[in-house]
Amino acid sequence: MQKRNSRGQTEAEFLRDYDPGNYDRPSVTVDLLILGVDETYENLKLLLIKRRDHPFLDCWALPGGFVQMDESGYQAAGRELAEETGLEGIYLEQIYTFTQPKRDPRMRVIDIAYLALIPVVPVTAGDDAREAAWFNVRFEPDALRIFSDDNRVRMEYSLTQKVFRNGVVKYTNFVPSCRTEERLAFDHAEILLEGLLQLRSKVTETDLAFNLVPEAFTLPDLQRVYELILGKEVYKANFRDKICEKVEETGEKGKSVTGRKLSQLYRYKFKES
Amino acid sequence: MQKRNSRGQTEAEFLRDYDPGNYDRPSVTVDLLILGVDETYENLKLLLIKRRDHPFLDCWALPGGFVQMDESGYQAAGRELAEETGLEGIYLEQIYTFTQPKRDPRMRVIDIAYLALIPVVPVTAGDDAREAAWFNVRFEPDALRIFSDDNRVRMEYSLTQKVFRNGVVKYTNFVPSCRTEERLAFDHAEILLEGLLQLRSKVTETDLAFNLVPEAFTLPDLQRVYELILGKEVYKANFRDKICEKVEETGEKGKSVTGRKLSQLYRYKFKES
DNA sequence: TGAATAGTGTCTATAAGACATTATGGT
DNA sequence: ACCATAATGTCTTATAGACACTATTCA
Repeated sequence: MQKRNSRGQTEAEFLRDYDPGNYDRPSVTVDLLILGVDETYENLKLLLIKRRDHPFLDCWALPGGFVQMDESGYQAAGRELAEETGLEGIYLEQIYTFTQPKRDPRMRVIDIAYLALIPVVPVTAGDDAREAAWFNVRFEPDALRIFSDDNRVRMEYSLTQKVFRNGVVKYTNFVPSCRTEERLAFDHAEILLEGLLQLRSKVTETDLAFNLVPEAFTLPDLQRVYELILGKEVYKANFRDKICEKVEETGEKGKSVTGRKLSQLYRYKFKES
Repeated sequence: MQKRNSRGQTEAEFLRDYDPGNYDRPSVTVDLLILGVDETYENLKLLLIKRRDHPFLDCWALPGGFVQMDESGYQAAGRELAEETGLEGIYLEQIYTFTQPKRDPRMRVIDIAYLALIPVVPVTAGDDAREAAWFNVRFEPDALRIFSDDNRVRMEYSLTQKVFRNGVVKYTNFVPSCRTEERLAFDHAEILLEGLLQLRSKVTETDLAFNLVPEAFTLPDLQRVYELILGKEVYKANFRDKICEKVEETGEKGKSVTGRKLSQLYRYKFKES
């Protein structure tokens, strides 16, 4: 009943004798786009680490690491995130896989990028042994800015629209080019851009924004999170109309961070579609 | 002026002495979701190949292959597509990267899935040395069907909605489970499902559908392509209102495949947004 | 009590959805 | 001449966007 291949092997025999060969294989890494919102709800925050060796010595880079042989990419991303922040059970999503052969000058590295959204950030990192720090991110129509609170580190990319072809169709895409001396390591600016674009396009049609606020939140604060991600003002009345089906009142009142009046507290409510 | 690392090396020295180490590395492959439309515009078509060895001996599978050390994933996908179909300059897009450690019982394989859309299919494959054949695909609300024209090969997956958690939020997703004896190899049903979902969500907001029709086409035919992808009827008047900005008349008239009257021929026109 | 902001009501513009009618080509 | 279908017109409904107003709370 067991199927046999052209050499007469069963599957068990085949697997027992299987030799994966001694080919060159690329290294596979995950990189993490760890985004949050600061306590004042004024900035989108990005966690970067400072490289201590070549290549891109002293450059800021996305945290990441190798995918181990017994873990999925998602698990690897979760492990790296926990190592970096101590947080678990965090929103994680695969963004894109970056495969350019020369993206790392040391060796061939294929990099799976993940987006992590962590709740309102205690911006205490930065005095880590392995230097890590939270940066502010501004994604504006024609520029992408990454800068520290004191503005001592500033990276700025201009975004130009370029037309690409794919098959018979064309489309326009942003291309980042650095115009400051400091820059992100490797192709990490492209990863950041891709992540921010996906975040923007998904925030209105999914519930992902709730990962950026505490369990109980006010609607003005939640609205502010949407505005930070979308990069534009949101109309209060329209926002409340649409968000009401995803939240429920806690019954309590609390102070908004963005305002100075008491406001109704809400919690996230999953709505089966 | 050159930066030196903690061992006093310049970047050139560092790279010269760099040893990537002898760690286990996963194999990296690309798999291709090659979709087209048949000459009668009645079916969405998927190109599959028949496996001739374990594992999944005699199962139908997505075509694919290893990513070489000097090519990007996109290039690897293009190369495999050309090998399989002889076509070049085809629409190709990265869908998702599948990383489950046990997805291939032979060894650790990380698989980057690509979607290819090829113009109206000459369904002459199938008598290839390496057995390849075009299958019909039906993506219906609660089932995913893959079957040959003569219905001698039939694979059917029921789609159940399942709730997943990610961070603090929840969402529902389709999960395919096979209910026929024949099934796709590996996790290829999941890849197909993911590809079809992305195709559906992108077809109305991008120009991708034009990859599935010839250079000159009638609007009834183009509309039929949208209906095949969306899996539902489209209103003619509304369709024409929206599509008109993306096309221009050729001045010629031609017969639609889907009708039997002469109809105005159009060609794709890129519209800068 | 006044300024600021929480919360609500309503109007408009645009897009999605549905159907009816006219025009044209094939047999 | 008639049928099928190409092509267009118009109506309804839903959603996005914008602004104005009332209510509440803090100083």
